[in-house]
Amino acid sequence: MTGIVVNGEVSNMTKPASKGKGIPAEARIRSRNEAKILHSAVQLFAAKGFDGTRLREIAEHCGLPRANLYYYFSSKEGIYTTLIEQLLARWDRAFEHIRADREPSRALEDYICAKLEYSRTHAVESRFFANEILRGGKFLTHRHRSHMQQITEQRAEVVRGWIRQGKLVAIDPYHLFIMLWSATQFYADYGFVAARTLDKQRLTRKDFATAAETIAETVLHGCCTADKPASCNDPAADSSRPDSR
Amino acid sequence: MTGIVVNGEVSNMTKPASKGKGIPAEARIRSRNEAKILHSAVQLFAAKGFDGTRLREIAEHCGLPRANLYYYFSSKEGIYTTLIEQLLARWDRAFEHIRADREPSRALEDYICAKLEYSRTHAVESRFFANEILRGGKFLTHRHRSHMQQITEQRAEVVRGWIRQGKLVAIDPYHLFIMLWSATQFYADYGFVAARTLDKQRLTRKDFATAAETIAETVLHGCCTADKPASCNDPAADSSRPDSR
DNA sequence: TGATTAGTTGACACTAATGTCAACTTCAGA
DNA sequence: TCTGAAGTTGACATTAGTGTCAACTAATCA
Repeated sequence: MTGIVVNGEVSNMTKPASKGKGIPAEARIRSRNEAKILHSAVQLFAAKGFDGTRLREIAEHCGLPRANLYYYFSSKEGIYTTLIEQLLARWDRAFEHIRADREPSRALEDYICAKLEYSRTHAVESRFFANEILRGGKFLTHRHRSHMQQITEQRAEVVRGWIRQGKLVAIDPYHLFIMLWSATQFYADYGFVAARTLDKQRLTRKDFATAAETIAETVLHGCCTADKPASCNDPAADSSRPDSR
Repeated sequence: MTGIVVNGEVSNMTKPASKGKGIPAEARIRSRNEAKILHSAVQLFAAKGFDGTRLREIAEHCGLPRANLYYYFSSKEGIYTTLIEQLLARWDRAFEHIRADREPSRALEDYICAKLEYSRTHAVESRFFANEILRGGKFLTHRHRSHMQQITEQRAEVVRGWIRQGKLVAIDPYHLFIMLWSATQFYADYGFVAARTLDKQRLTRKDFATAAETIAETVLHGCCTADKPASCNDPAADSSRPDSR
């Protein structure tokens, strides 16, 4: 599931939308169908990229006639950019565990667990993003790019603070983020390879738990000056832990 | 550069090929043009995937008329599978540093450096492979898959040996490989994101050196029981170090 | 119930993709 | 320089892609 689908499409059609009429409390046809389309689209874009995906395939996948897609979205690009918007809105969440007021070992561990949980439950969205990156981020606007950069910079400063306090060994924050990001991302993007490596058809919940343990133990022991972390499944962690879903 | 291009195409055309004639020592037209085509193809496939790449684009990119491509390859799929073959032939090399007779810290460090060097110099091939994986490895045969698995298994056994000898902490070899693989792979596949993260247009040689240092220090300190590793650029390493090119 | 808006859909125009072919040029050896 | 093989290429057939449109049905409200 793509979750709550925001109506992000900036349509070029003439639609009064709010003409004073009462909104029928019942499931709006528009939002239901837009969600259907986006849900099908993200899966196909994730596997075959923008150029490789046919509108006919999306239509077949979600059981609507192809022409109907043009009623809801102005073009293939319209569908794609709507998905990009949705995805980028979530970019921040990945980093929300990295806060100055937390112990680095706990914060990094929670980050790893949350990111892995996202890889497990949102593998499709993750692959969609990977595909966009592989093609050089052609659909990412300047706004998207600077947003990503700004968030990263904020969190890098938190890491630098930890280092100044002697809580973390001197490490390049950006390369640390890349290491954590890539390790957790891998289980979604390369899920196929990961499963083959582990000699399985599909990755199980347990595989993700082992992954979390391995990454956390290695990275945290490798760069934290304090004690070892607890397990991700240990509810006795510090402070508030935002839900990854 | 794609390097040495093997004539891997199993063509369905009638071509005697070796009819007793002496092979003209001079640059063979066939191999030159096949190389041209493959070199252009890998770049386009890397960016847009199999379905997203048009044969016309490949033809334009390498300056040959489209019809000429069909003289050298039976189809688009023929070009693609030739590239897959070439790539998989190199799969083994990534692991050649992981040998039982080496110290794990040295071996893992060399692996990291070699893999990053590959990401730096062969980013296109790396992205081509990533694209294939994202689409679920549709073009990987059973032979490819079991080959990958077999090589991985061999090297996992080496890691288990190191753990038995107390040279490495108890760690899941597969997840260790995934961690190393993903961190190094990232700089090729997500080069765009990595560059943005580091606030640059393109990754420099120095960025790769810092990446190597960060990954090596973190991972090796995190899982090796012995001392810290030397730098990748330090020529005073142990034994033979196969060239990554 | 009748008018208005929202949503559906087959058909169409247009462009472009793949793969084939036959006629052509170039090359290599006798 | 002649000949057969290798290599080149414009044109073609076929299929499929995107986006538009007008006519249709369903929903909503006065």
